Amino acid sequence: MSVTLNDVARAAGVSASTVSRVLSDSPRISAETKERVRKAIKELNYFPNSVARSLARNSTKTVGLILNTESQTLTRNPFFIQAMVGISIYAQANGYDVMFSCNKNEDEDLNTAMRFVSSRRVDGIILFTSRTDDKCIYYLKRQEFPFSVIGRPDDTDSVMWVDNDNFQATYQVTVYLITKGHSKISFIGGPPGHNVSKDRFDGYKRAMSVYGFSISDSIVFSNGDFSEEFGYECMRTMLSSPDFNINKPTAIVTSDDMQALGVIKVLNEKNIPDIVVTGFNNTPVGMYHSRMIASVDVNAKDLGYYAAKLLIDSIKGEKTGSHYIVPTELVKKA
Amino acid sequence: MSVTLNDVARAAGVSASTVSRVLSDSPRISAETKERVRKAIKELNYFPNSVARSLARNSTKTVGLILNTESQTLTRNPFFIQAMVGISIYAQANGYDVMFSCNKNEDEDLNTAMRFVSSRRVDGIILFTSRTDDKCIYYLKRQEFPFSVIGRPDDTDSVMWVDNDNFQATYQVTVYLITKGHSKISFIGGPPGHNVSKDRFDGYKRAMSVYGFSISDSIVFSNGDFSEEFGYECMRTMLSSPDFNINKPTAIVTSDDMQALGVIKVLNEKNIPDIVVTGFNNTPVGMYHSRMIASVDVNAKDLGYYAAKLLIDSIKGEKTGSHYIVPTELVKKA
DNA sequence: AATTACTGTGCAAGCGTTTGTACATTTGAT
DNA sequence: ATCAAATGTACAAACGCTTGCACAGTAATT
Repeated sequence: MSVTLNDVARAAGVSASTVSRVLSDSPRISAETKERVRKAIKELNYFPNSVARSLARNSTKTVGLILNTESQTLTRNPFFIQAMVGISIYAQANGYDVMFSCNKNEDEDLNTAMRFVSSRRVDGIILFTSRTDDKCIYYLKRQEFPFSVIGRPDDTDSVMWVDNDNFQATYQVTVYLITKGHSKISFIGGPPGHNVSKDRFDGYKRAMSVYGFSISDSIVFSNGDFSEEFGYECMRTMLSSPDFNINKPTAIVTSDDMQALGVIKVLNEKNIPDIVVTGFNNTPVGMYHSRMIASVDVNAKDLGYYAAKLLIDSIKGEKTGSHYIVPTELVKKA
Repeated sequence: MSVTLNDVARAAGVSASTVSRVLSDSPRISAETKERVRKAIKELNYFPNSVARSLARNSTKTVGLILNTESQTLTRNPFFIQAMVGISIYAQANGYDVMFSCNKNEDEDLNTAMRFVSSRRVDGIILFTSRTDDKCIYYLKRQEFPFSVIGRPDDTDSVMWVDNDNFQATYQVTVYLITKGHSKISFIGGPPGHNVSKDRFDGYKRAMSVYGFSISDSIVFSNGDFSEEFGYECMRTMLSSPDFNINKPTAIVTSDDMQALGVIKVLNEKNIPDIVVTGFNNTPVGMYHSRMIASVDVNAKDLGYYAAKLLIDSIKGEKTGSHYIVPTELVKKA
């Protein structure tokens, strides 16, 4: 059907192995032969069959991405698609393709990982997760299969990973609010069991403590998720608290722009003017609300890019490091 | 290194071909033999090597996705990732994997398509585009390579595609506004050269004409893009028009929630209260603004799902149709 | 009892590459 | 002139699977 190595070999009057070596630019082939073979390749419009190549080389030149649709955040938060773009860019520049799979829960994540590994469908895997006790990480480590993680894993030593410095991000946000004169600052965190949640919480607590401000439990919500619903719910809870007037915050540090929008919705509904909010991810819409005075841009594309770089470099045998910290940027409203 | 068909064959005391036939559940193998072979497969924890399988079958069981990062819409509009989820779901349910590639412009799109086709890396391609005169479509048609398109192509007959009824979507939105008492209605459209833009524009024009309202050119913007910047710009242009007071709209039909946000930004800045806006894509944030009174949900996940279905079914030889129209849903603000 | 028709399994040839090794041929040194 | 080394190419065996065909063995038909 389509043109193969042998067709080229015949056309150029050499053997298949010679053509193969021309393709890999082997020094053992003379300049004239290379010339002749390349001409034949052009003329016949030959492209190597990647499947046959993968079989012979025992490498698919493909990385697999395991995504999770359990929470709505995959489709609502631009974080993921941005990271995917970053991954694709590094992969493509290095001759790799990217495969993805959307899974409904952790067990399906694991199944996909096992399928990828067992059927040798990919050379490495990128995980979009940082659960504590992540089953996929555990499995991949046991299999000694190459992988990298977006999000800091439990064991930061034996795993390649990229992440923001989430501690420093909320620390910085909180300090920013403090320098703006706020002292009653509320915090809304992310899902429990994720390191990102812990770090962001810790950064907030640290800033408050460094500046000598106390934190009242009634305005801190450390176990939720990144949804706007959770933001909404937290704000309503705060309002309905009996000691709200005593503890009323003037600013709220949230862990996601969606959360922040949920908070803002309540504030608008209840006509409460004097509370400002900060978010994460610097989504285009977040900054449209005048209450949202800052958002942390996590540079998702870079996170993806470096996750791909760690993985692919390591597959290639060019160990370039075991993790990257991608700087966040505090985007303040003009 | 890892366990192969031959290992299983040896363990079960049969030949490799028998094991292969057991895997495909061939009727030519007796029940007892199947039993024995399956036991060996379990015991050895054997998984078929997908690359070898692809080579022998001449099919990769993979579909390729060509994405374009030229405009920011890929990362800003949840449309794409939602469609990708839909694709992944149908693919996975049918034993296919999905590969994606992010490209910077139309030529890169084409390069990727050519690479996918020539190297036999995928069995089919899904295009996220509906440019008029699309180079990829032209190429894939000439190659007679299986593909489907999300977005209506020029030639609706010889190409498999899925799309919303964009004409009816804006028609419905416009009629909705009319029934709410609006008659001066402005329109902001999408990028030129895309069928989606034309259809949405036509739907708007039709509704206006059916209800006997005239359209003044100064409040219609049919050549732009889906960005919030463009929405912002259009609204400013309208405001600075000398005859704004005559033509001042009371409602604006936009082609994207981002555009709508751009419009709203201007309206808020200029403190213009009496103009409402409609959008597209029903993004979570869009509906937070009280001016945004409706948005068209395009059901992106279904678009992806059916694009994958068309493609994969056709690859399998089960021709199920040549296109799908996925219904939109007009989401009105409570 | 001999022929025919199944049934279940194995053999071996692919699928299109890569790569270790062998084999000519040329070159340079003796 | 002879031999060793260097150079350029071809051969053939992988890689792990699928599948057409052949071939036993058994069952059914005359």
